[in-house]
Amino acid sequence: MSASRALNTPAQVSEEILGRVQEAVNATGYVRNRLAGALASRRSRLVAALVPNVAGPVFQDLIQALIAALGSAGYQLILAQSGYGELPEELLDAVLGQRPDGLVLAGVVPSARGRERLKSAGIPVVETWDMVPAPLDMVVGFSHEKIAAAVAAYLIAAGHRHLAFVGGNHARARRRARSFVAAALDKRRPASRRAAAVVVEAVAAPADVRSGRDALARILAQQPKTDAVFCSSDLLALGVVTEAQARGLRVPDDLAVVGFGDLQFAGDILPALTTVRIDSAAIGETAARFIVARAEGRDVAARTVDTGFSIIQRDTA
Amino acid sequence: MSASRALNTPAQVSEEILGRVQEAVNATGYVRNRLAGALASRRSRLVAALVPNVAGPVFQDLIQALIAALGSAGYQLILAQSGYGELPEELLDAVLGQRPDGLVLAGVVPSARGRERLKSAGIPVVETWDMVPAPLDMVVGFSHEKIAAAVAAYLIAAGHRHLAFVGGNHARARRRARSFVAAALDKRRPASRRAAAVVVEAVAAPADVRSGRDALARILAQQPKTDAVFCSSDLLALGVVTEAQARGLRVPDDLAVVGFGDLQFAGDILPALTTVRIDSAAIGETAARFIVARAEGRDVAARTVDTGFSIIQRDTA
DNA sequence: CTGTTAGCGCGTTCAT
DNA sequence: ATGAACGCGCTAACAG
Repeated sequence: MSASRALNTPAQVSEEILGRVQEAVNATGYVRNRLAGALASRRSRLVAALVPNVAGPVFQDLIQALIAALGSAGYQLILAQSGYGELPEELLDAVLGQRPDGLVLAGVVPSARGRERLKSAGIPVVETWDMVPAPLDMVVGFSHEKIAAAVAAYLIAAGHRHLAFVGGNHARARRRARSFVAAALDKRRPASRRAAAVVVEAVAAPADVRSGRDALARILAQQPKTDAVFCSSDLLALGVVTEAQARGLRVPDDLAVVGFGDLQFAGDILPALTTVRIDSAAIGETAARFIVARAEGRDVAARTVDTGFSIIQRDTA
Repeated sequence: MSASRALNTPAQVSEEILGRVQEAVNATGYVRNRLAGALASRRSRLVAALVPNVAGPVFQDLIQALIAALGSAGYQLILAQSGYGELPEELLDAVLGQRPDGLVLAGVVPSARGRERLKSAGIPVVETWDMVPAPLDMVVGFSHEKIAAAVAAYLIAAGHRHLAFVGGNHARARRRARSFVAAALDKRRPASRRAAAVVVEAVAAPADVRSGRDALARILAQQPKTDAVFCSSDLLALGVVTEAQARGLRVPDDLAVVGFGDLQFAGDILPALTTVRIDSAAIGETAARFIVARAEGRDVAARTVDTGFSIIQRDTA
């Protein structure tokens, strides 16, 4: 027991014992078994994150921030990949079986049954990315609806009338598309500040440069007058810009393009991407802080945090 | 005990007990505690991966392949971030403390002491990315030296004589730079097929588009005749191409550029990047297969697997 | 500050 | 095919 204390709460142990324990650790190459510790203390110091796809650039900054913030609090991250559909039951089993002290969902939608299981798991759960309407526990993210409306207003104010939206083909992406369409065509605004038409083009996940190029081709086939495109990822936007250039269209004169994410490259390519910046690092940090606090018995004031967004104006719109 | 068997080896249990267990599981919302299982069986079904930086695009495909391959074998991934320097002791403690059944190092160099600790941990370790000279256990990756030599030969054969290399400023990156320089200036080749000069430019990690742009500016200041650049990442290459265009240089006529990684966007931007493709997915799968096999007591034939590389010729060189 | 006792929830082992 | 006994390595709780 003194050895255990020497490792966990050295302040509660005399110098002499501390020294002997230290010595024994070095002599034997002892590494504490956190599994056993977790079993006894009912705290695993593990936090699980579920993302649709670890390979996409979208969630990287979030994961990075999570790892960093959790690491400095003594927690490790278990990363699980759920795909773009509904959260599979077995994945949930596998993850919950590790008895994580908290869970972060990033752009993952559990089924009704999954939601029940998460609730009864009795651990803090943070949903991020989307500001979901009926949070399970806590939400940290931003409102895709607000973003869609802001971008629509931005493009219309710049004089564009034939808008297009490129996004994924899953439920949430379609909701975003609807917000964009609704905002662009909103009858409550004067006709002079309203879009004439909005084309919606869906691409298969994961969104990449190629799918952006293909999407623009389809958009122009459908509505040749299109003069502005909002893409749900900077990668798509880069694809749209590339395809526009390949067709001899000038960006932004003939076609304005707005991306999403403000990925590292967005400001450094030519033309520099106008895009929507979201604060992934803040989302990750906030989520980590919340989970650690709750895991250690402290309570958390806010259960919903909107980290906001900003439109970064550069060359493409 | 029958319940345990019903969950782990259902074939060894009668229909009747199977049904009762199933029923109880549903009725109570039971989720097996894998921590306790791990403690008793001395197998955690956890594999840890250490990468310098999860946010870089470089290791994503590898991580993705690892998660997928491990997941289908019933293993979970613990992801830890080590930074670009030497592997910190405490991280190793934290990771080893979870008693993973195996470890994957990707572009991470443990200290001499760290190597000792990894060996005495008694679990399979796969080093990936670099083909390290003195493997700890198993290596899956490719030879940066061979790649550097192949790219140098490629550029020289295309008529370029004033080469440049852009890479990180850590030890391994410098080794790669040296291979490139040595191959380009190799005295054993005829003077007509040898570079006249090679400039080496180091950028701080993580490499991105901005650092590529800056690097080209410094290279041209140092050696205005430079007519070909090999970048240790496609992101750097995109930066170099961008900066060249910003300066009115034609790519590849005035300046040839070769990237590294064949990231998703490489073939879809304009000009399409000529780059070195490595098979990250194969690396991840092979590493996972090896670890699972060893963790389950099977032996593995090869301890060193070279997954090779290929130069993908596109527009920039 | 130190030590004793008990038990976390499983799987291993051996017996039936 | 099933069950009893035990222990994995640690920490909680309590006593001193």
